[in-house]
Amino acid sequence: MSKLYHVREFAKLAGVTVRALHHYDRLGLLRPSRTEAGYRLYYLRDLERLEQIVALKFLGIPLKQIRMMFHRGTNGMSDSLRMQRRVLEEKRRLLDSAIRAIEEAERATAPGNRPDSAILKKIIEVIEMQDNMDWSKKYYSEEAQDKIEERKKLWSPENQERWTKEWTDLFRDVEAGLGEDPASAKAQALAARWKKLVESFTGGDPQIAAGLSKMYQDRPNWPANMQQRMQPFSNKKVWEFIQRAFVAGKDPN
Amino acid sequence: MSKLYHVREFAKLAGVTVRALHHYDRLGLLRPSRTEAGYRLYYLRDLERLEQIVALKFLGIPLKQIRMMFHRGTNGMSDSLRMQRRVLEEKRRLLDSAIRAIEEAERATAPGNRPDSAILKKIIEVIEMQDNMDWSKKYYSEEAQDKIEERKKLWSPENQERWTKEWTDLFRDVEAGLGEDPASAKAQALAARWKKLVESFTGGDPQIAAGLSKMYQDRPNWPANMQQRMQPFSNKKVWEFIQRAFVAGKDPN
DNA sequence: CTTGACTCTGACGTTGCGTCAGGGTTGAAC
DNA sequence: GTTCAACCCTGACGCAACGTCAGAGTCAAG
Repeated sequence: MSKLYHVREFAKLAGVTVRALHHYDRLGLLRPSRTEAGYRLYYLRDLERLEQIVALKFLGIPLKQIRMMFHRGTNGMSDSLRMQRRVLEEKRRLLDSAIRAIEEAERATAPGNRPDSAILKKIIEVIEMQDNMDWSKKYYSEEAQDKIEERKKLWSPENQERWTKEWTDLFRDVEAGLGEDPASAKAQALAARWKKLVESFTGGDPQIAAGLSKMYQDRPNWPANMQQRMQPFSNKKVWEFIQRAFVAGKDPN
Repeated sequence: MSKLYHVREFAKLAGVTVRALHHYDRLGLLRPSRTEAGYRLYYLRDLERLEQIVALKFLGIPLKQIRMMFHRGTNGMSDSLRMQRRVLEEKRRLLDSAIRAIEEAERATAPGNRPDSAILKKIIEVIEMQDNMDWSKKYYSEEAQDKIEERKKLWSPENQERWTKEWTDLFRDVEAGLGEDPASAKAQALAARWKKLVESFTGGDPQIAAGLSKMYQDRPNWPANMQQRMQPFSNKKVWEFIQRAFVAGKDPN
C-alpha cells in the first residue's frame, strides 16, 4: 500500500527542496531506500521524520545536533530545548539592542540629511552606551537601576558632551592644583565642582551614589574598553586629593 | 607624533582579533600601510574607521556592503539603516516565534518526562499554528483578529483534535449523502451540524465569519502546505451540497 | 648566532544548502 | 527501435566571517 515517492514529489510534499533532501541523506539525517538505478525512494513514514527535522531546524538547532538527538534517542530532547531557548533568548537580546541602536540613531539624526559620519557616530555612541549599561548594571541595586532609567531621560547628546567637557576640565584643574592645601579655598572650590558633577549623574540619589562607588572600587575588573575610556581620569593623585578635600571640608577644625 | 601600531597592539586597542584585521585588509575594508618587511602598520585614525566597521557589523550589515558604503560614500547610510532595521525586525519575529514554540511545548509537556516524540509533536503543532495564523491574518479585519485572539484560548489540544475529528466525520457523512434532496430532513441535519461546527470557530461573530469566507474564496492562493492539509476537504460537491441545503433551509416554500 | 616573540601568506574548516556540470534512467510518443 | 522530455545521480565550487594551523620570514635582545 504505502506509496513510494521520488525526491521531487517528496520534497514538494514537505515543502523543502530536493537539494535539502540530498543534504539530509548525506548527513545521515534521513536515508531513503533506493531503486536499483540508485534513485531515492521515500515512504510516508519518512515524512514524519522530515517534519521533525524541519521543526528542530526552525528552532535554530544545527543539523549535526539533530542527528545526534535522533541517533542516541535517549530522551535528551527537553534538555536540548531548554538550552536552545537560552541561546535564542541571548540572540534576541543582541538583536533588540541592534534594533534599538538604529532607532535611536534615526531619531537623533532625523531632522535634515546629516552626513554619514554623524549617523555613524551616533550609532557607535548608542552601542557603547548600551553595553556600558549592561555591565555596569551589576553594581547597582534594582531600585538604583530603575532610578537610573529615569535619569537617562536627561542624557541628551548635548548634555553628555557638556558633562564630558566639564569632567575633563575639572580633572585638569585639579591636576594643576595638586600642590594646594586640601583645606584651602581653592581646593574646596574644586571639591564643590566635583560634588556638583557627581550629583548631575546621581541626581542626589544615595542608592545611585552607592552603586557608583561600588563600581569605582572595582576598577581593576572593568572591561578593557572602559579602562581605555577612563584612561584620562586615571591619575590616582587627583582622586586622593579630592578625597582629602572632602574630608577637610566636612571637618573644619 | 601620531603613533604607529603593529597588528596585535592595534587589535587589542580596538577589541578585535588579529585575524579579523587581516580579513578586513584583504576585503579592502581597512588597508594599513606596511613596513618594508611587509608588516602592517596602523595609525590612530585607522581606529575610527575600525570602530565604524565594528559598529555596522554589530547591526548585522555584511562586510561587503559596509565596504560599498565607505567606497561610494554617497550618503546612503540612512537608507541602508532603514533597510537593515526592517531585516532585523523580521529576524526578531522569527526568533520570537521559535522561542514561543519552545515555551509552549515546555508548558504543554512539563508534567512528567514525556517521550521525545510527544514534545516534537507539540513543537510542530505550535509552529504550524503560528504560521497559519500568520498568513491567514490578511483575510481578517483588525477587529476580527482581536476577537480570534480571544477565542484562541479555547484552542486546547483536546479541542483541536475533537474539531478535526468532527469535521472529518461530517465531511464523510455529507459525501455519503450527496444523493439526498438538499431540503430533506437528513440533509438539513447535516447542514445543522455544519453550521454548528463553523460557529465553534467563529463563536457566532459575523466579522470572523466574514474573514473565514474571504479566506475560503481565496483557496487558489493558499500556501502549498495549507492546500495539502485541506486536501481531505477539497471535494467541491460537498461544499455545493451544503450550500444548497442552507438555501433550502432558509427558504422553505 | 640563537632564541623568543611577532608577523606574513596560504589554505582548509565551519553551516546549510544553491547552483551548475557531466552523465545515467525512465516512460511515452513517433 | 529511437528519440525526447523530464527526472535522477554524484561531485564540486560558492557564500560569510573569520578560526586555526602550517611553513617561513623579521626583529630585538642576550
